[in-house]
Amino acid sequence: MATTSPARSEDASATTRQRIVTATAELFRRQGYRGTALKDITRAAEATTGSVYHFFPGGKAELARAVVIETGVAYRELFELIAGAAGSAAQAVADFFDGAAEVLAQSGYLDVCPIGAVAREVASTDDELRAATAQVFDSWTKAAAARLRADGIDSRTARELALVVVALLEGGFTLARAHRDAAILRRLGRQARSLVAAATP
Amino acid sequence: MATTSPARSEDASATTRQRIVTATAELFRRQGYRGTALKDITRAAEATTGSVYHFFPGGKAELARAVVIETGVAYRELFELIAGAAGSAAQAVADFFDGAAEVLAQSGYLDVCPIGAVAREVASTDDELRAATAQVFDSWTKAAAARLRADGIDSRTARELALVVVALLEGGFTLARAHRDAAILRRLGRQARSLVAAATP
DNA sequence: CTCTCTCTAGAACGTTCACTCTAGGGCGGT
DNA sequence: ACCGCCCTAGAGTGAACGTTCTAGAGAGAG
Repeated sequence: MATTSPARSEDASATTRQRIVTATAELFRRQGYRGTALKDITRAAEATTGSVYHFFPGGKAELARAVVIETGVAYRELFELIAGAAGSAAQAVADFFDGAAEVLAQSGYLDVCPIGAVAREVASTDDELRAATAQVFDSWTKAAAARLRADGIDSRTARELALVVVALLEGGFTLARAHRDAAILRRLGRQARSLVAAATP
Repeated sequence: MATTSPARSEDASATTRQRIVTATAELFRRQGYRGTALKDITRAAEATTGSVYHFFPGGKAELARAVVIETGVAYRELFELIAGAAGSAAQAVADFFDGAAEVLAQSGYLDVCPIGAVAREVASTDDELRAATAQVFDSWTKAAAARLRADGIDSRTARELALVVVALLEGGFTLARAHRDAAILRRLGRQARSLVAAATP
């Protein structure tokens, strides 16, 4: 089964820029945007302050934007991979929730989604970063809606249902992490599955 | 119609402790736990450092715990108020989402829920605070399940559906705030409503 | 070899942070 | 009047923050 984490572990052979982005994404999952110091990032990525500011002249905010956008794309691709392999849209949704639950438990209850973690923190204080998170959520919703339409669900229903799925996912991350209980994500996945199944003609 | 915000505005006649908690809750809604400095709190509450540490000797972490617990109780009571007034569980859920949407828009897209805002930030770094958020979410889920059972929904279904409702709410806050669009909460509310209606005998 | 350009290195800077500590205001009891 | 106690007041402290800046390593071109 495919894992629901696109994050690669630190790889000394990766480019410095890639190591910085990957390490930052993982730190955001643990302690969010403001909880992550640049020093944490340079230590985890085995990079220096100079390198960070070379690749991201705008500093921490620009780096965060890159993390949000690149992680967002990776998750969408992962969903499309799972969606393509699943026999139905309902099964695709269930698979994705189960994969997320597994990642959550295996990582010791780090946040599964660095984008959602950042989104609430900065929505009122960094408008560019807020817009980046919104764009990512929108791309996910559109990808999910496309998979629902592929099963014959009408366009309008697909759009509303896709929004529900993404909201359930993000809300599920909040609840599962607070309770330190991955089963919550699996329970929500089952509900999402039957919701989609009921709408499938 | 009842508003979905239990937060009172600053009132010079309120006790110092109450002013501190209220101001902190509002600051958490804007900028989260780590984004809120003690200086912000003393300024907003018109209190001094000495007062804060008098009432909350454990500092910022203890104050945050009080905010989470007290705000959590207030929201649960608000839900029960709305749930009691509504003609059905489905209507109660719809009313609550609509109220939340209104608060979101009227506040200029501050977060509606300081608890959810804090939960993701601190889940991996402050276990007491994490446990407090989990307890609040649990009390909400139980309150929602009780209202569903009151409409004749069987116990197990009520429990699962209540979890879905709370997850949709928290996920909805994340999405609506990122998009700066209260309509998202209303759309999710309509979906939640028909979900509950479909389960009602 | 030398020149050039990209990237690395990390000390230094000024700001802001949570928190501590000493001092004093003001009210209720006697 | 006086005392005791609860609360307010805010300057001070050391640590940690994001960012800047100067210096140099290393590879490729000529």
